Amino acid sequence: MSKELAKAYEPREVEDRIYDFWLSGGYFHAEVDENKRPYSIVIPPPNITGQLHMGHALDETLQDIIIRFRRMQGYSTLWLPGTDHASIATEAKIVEAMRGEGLTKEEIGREKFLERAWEWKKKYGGRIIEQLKKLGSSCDWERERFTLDEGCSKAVREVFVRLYEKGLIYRGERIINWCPHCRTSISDAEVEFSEHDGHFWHLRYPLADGSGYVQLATTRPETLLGDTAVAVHPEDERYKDIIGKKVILPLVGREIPVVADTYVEQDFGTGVVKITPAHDPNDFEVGLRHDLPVINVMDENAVINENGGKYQGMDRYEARKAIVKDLEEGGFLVKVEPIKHNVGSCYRCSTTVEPRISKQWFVKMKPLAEPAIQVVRDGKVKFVPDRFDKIYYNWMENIRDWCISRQLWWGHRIPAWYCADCGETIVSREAPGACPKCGGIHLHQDEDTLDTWFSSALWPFSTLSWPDETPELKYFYPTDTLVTGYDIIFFWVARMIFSGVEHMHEVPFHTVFIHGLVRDAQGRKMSKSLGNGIDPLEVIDKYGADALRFALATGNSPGNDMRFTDEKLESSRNFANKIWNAARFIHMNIDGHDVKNELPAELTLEDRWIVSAFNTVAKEITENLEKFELGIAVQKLYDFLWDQFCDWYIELAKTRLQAGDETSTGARQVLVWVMTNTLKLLHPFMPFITEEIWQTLPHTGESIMVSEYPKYEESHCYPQDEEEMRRIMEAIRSIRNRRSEMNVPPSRKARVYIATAFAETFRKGSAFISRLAYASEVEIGESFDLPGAVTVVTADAKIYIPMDELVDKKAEIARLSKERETAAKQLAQAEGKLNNPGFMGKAPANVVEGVRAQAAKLSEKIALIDSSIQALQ
RNA sequence: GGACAUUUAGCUCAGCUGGUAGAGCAUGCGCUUGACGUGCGCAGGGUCACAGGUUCGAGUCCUGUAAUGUCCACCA
Repeated sequence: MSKELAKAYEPREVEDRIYDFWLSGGYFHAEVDENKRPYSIVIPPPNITGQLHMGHALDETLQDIIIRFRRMQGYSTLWLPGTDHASIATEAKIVEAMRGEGLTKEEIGREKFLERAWEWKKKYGGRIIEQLKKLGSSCDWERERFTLDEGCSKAVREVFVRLYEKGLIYRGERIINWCPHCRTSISDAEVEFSEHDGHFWHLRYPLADGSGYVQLATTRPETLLGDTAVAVHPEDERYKDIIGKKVILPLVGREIPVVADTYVEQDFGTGVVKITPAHDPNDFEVGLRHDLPVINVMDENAVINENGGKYQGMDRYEARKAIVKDLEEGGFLVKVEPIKHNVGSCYRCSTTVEPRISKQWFVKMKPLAEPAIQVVRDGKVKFVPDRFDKIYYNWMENIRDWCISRQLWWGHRIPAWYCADCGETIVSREAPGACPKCGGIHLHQDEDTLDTWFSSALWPFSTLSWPDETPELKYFYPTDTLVTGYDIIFFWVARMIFSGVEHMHEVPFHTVFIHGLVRDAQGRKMSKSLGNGIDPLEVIDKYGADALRFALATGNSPGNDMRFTDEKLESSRNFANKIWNAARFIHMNIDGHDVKNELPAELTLEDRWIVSAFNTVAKEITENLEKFELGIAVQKLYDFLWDQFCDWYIELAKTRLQAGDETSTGARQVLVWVMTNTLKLLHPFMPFITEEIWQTLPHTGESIMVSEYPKYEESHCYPQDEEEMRRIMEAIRSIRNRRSEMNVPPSRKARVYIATAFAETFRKGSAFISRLAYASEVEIGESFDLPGAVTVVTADAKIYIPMDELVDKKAEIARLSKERETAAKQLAQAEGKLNNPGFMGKAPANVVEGVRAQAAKLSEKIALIDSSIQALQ
């Protein structure tokens, strides 16, 4: 880079080249290094079917910021990448693609289907990985994993067998959530509830002894086919004498009992409930308590089966219509009410879920949940922000057994075999040759696969080669931080915690850094159906990856959603350009000189000021990053670089640089030193531009990404100089302000007289006042007699600018009077405090001192203003 | 039904453990200032949702209210 280069930063010319440079340098690769402390993050593995969206971009950006920061701090950092096979989502896509060819998965069979799936993985699995690289993600690509690879599969089988042997995995007929479209069971977490308009059908069931009817209501009349009881509350006086009697199920004619169960609410509806154990989770429980028969009336397509009599073959909604019609004709329908009620649907395809009895595999959750709750209570796992603790506890404490079997082919096949000869179930890490019970060889493996989340739950250790005890596993586990959105706390985070505690006897990570959703400019969720999604790749192409990352980090507050706007992107792009131009300026001034990247022995006032300011910002940003306050860190970097360094220090330095004498050497060194160190602070956020510039400036080391993150240095604190610069800067600002008010262009220079008690300070600053406050000459003294000059009063000085012809005396007096008024108001406030015995007695000394100093300055200022007004009059 | 979050300048949001309200964008005025107009300088604009309370002092802590949003539960 040199001064001939483009005026504006061109990310497209830089990013791919820099990324290749990092890859070839091997900087992303992590090794076990006993001389360093480990720091590890496992990526939330994106689906192989996925395309990079803003949610990923945010998640990856946050992780990369953290991992780059820790790497520069000297940790041996591992960011372990990979992808998820996403059984249900991927299988759905493949099935859909096959439909285009007129094929179903049953037609081609399991083996051929899986061949297609692996081809799919080969074709698309790498796509999202390439997209992650565009963001600048510093993952250790040599350790990339896939949830269905050999190692992860081994871990899955190991866990399954262990849990089975411990009695924590069992198979049984239970009521589960069934998706008739995906034709598989899904877990409770995979059901989404939303409010629908429905109907409430009030029905009469005749008593078998002919003594009358019971009246009840239902939202799902078709389930009547599977009713095996009606229930009332045991203490309900209205129904005391029918408990134990029978009713005749309308249309079906079956006699079913009236049972008493406290599950029934007396004041809801009529206080009578129909019980369908096969198609309602609560009814299932009632059925268990009263030993009721379970009649499943629907098949896997939610079509009425052979138990449905004349309704067999109808789908559940057709059957509903037919049954309502028949009920009405039979005189069983009393009335129909409209009702709003919540209906569960499949989180993948949105089809209404059908609760259905089915034989499935389950994980017994209570014994796993308890220790998983404890590790959070003990602070071994911390949520950031910590309010997510509650959500986690609430879920874990009320958790039900986890249905883990899926009627899908793409996934980890359940390692259970059934003996055709004796019926034995064999759960084993490897396919058994013969039945251990009867010696039979007619074994058949369970057809089902495991919930995708079963394998993701093991991700923090399965990716580190567990169950093998490798040095990597020992060194990098537990991982340090997990970065993810609040939307998958239940699906993933909670399950990783209990899995880690159970199998590793150690939490999977110490911190869970939760972020929110990226919303569009109107605050709406980005979604395919709304078409309001913003493609991160297009953004990168237009603005650059650094601008995208910076925009995503700006205003980021843990756990909160954020809006993504073009303004934010433009502002970030402009910031990158600002950095670029600061670098260009430095080059214009150092090229051709031999400039060392170190602070000179002799520092000037402004040097000490910027060094001190840098020192403060380095300290604060490190603290912010350690506390995951990335948005705050971004803000401080932006302010420091733009406002302090560019708008002030560079402008101040020009005085020496343009003098061209030996004093300019010091300025060059300070410019280079502050700039390169600021680039380091900024590098985790904007990796590309910082590397590109850092390489062209004097530096030691191969890459900024493996340089040392700046640390707070006691020796770089110059509070005295900061105070002096503050005085000078205030004077400059005040003069500019006055000139601007009077519309004096910068080209119109004027003499400036400064009457001050800090003559020494202002003497040091007089060149700056000339340059930045457009003074032709600066005179400093104790007082001046310049009636009629424009007067500017700061806390430390009274400044005269003789521009008589520009002064409107009346306006000037009015302005000064107004200024006096506000000063007097502030003074009164301060004095109020000082006269308040409560304040004086209880406020800390430094606060009291501050107020006292302020009061003194104010009364001085008022005196100065008064004398100015007098002079004008 | 329960829980949580948000409410601060026209817009988007900062404001950590309480000490006289900030930024970006937008607006207005001025500027060919030898890095940058994707820029520079200056300005205007806020009873910090509302009502109480704690405190010498509250945007910040406590209680309640309202609006908005999210999650959990699922009474058929």
